[in-house]
Amino acid sequence: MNQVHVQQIECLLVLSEELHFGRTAARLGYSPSRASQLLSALERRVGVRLVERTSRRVSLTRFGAQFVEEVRPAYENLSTTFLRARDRAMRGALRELRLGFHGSVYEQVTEAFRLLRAEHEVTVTLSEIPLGSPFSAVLEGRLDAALVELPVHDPALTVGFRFPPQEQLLAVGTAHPLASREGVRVEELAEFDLLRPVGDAPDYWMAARVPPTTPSGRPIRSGTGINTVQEGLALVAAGTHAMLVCRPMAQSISRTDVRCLPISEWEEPSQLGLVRRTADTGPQLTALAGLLAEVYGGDSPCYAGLSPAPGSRDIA
Amino acid sequence: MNQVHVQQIECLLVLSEELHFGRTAARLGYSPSRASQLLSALERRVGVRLVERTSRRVSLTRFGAQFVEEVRPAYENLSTTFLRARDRAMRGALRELRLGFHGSVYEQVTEAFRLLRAEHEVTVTLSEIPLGSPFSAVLEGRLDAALVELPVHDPALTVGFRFPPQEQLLAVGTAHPLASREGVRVEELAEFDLLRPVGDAPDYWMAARVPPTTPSGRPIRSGTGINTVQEGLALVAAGTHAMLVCRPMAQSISRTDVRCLPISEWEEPSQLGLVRRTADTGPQLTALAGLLAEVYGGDSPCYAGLSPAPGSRDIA
DNA sequence: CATATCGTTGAGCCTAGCTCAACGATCGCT
DNA sequence: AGCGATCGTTGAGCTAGGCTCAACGATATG
Repeated sequence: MNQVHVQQIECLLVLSEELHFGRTAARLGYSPSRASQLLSALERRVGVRLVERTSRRVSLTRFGAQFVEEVRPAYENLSTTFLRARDRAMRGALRELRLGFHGSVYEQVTEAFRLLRAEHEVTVTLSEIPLGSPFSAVLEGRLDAALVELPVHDPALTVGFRFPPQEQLLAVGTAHPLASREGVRVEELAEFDLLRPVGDAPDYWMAARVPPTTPSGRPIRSGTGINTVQEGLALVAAGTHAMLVCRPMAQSISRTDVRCLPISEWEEPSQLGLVRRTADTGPQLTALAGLLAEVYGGDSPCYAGLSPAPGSRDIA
Repeated sequence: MNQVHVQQIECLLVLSEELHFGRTAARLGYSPSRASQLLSALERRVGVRLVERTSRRVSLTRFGAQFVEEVRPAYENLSTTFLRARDRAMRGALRELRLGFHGSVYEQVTEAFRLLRAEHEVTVTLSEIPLGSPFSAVLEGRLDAALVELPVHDPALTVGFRFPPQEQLLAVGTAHPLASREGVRVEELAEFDLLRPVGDAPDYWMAARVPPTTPSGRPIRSGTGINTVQEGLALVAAGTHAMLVCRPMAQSISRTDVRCLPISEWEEPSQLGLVRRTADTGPQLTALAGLLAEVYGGDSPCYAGLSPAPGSRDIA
């Protein structure tokens, strides 16, 4: 009763363009009398005459013109908002995509987010997830996808995009026995205690983060657990711990008390992936995967993706 | 059918706050079943579930939350726009006030406009009106009021505010015989040709602009008509014409080829007024009159209003 | 397991949305 | 000046949608 009647407003807006009740009614799909009734009802509710009409000429009142001027943008705003939402609903799309990540988000990825926002009207919210629980937030529905290390062997989860594989380095503190070396052989890993993510990740994933043995079978110790990369780096810098990190991560470390050494004779790169629920077939994640492929140059993931700046501080 | 249903949106917005169909219905003033029907109708129209509900718990769907986030501001915008307009309509107020003026608008007046906008949500549009037709635009309804010289003797017109009366000066060009003088006696006016506004102003108004005779009865010539003050000043500067101007006007003249002389032995000040239609009893003009009175210091119009800067160039 | 709360559904009433036909006002034409 | 055409309005009347009520099913609490 006392609320805004969209129909009446529509009628007024069309009438303000047509200045003719017959055409207005035709455009809106009902009889001229209805247009007349709608408008007089609106005028009754507003309290003043909005349209001056004789049987020959229709014109807006001074107040009516100002009213139209005010109401039109507000109406169109609501209307398009509604239609846009309905459109998204029909496409099964969401306006906001919740993504999780480990450590840091690379520039190519934020570029893809920017494109996604521009081309698909999707905004991305980011939240860091515990290093040792890469999948639970996605599985529980708190996130739509996670940018985490592969592999994933879970029928409920699917990898939407595979990032270029990256060499793994060994991060050690400047006080560490290895700190003065230029590199380390993979068999030497058995002599140190590697930091290990803690969380509810499946065993195969944990084993991929910190191998239980060297290629020749010597056991690798990993007594200390960490929850985040920064936590790990703090331990590395402070004591005698060592930690495996991928090359882009090593490049992004800006502390002077940590060095990253290449590991020779080891061919097990780490690879990030965009992990989503298999059941979630929304188009935005597909779009994001496509944009990531685009950003990483061609749609075939390759090693060339993250070109490391020559002479950067990753090996010294 | 295919349009936005405000009722449904209202229901969703309230429900998103209450998360309870019973309370929602109570707040909106209908039965719980109606709330349920409205919401399912909205969901049918949008195409997806907006609210997840069991008989014990009501919560917004992910999409529903985003939808609410988008729609609420749009709805509130339309709603308040409508209510504001209705409020103005009931007060008989207009959002825009069309004013006319002669020559220039003084700072005190624009200050009053600023206050009017801030306190009464009324914007002012200004347009200059021909010097000789001060009333016709108002009488014809093209303007709401005019800031023009008094007097007005027309039952259809009313003076909403009287500005402080101002001394009149004689503007002459630097080549004029009087240019080297410090002042002029009123009887000397009979010796020159005064510029005269042309337009449809009533005779009594024209006579007040350019008196037909000096106080002692000697006729004053006024052969040349002008449409605007600037036109008059151009003629004054170029030739041997003279023109009567009020003190604030003289102060605002920035040309070096025109001088303004005080007229001794003459006590006929010019006075500006805010002239409106008597039939137009809208509150904004009353408000404007009040603000003008305020700006001009107290509500009793007095001569002290426009304090001329000492040593300003009005008399040389 | 009993009970209370709460959202949904379907039947039914009633208002409003809408159309149709008749009317009155205005303008152009002769 | 009179005629006809155009156009907005009004009131009668039909129908669909708005709304309520009562019954039902599901869920949490004791």
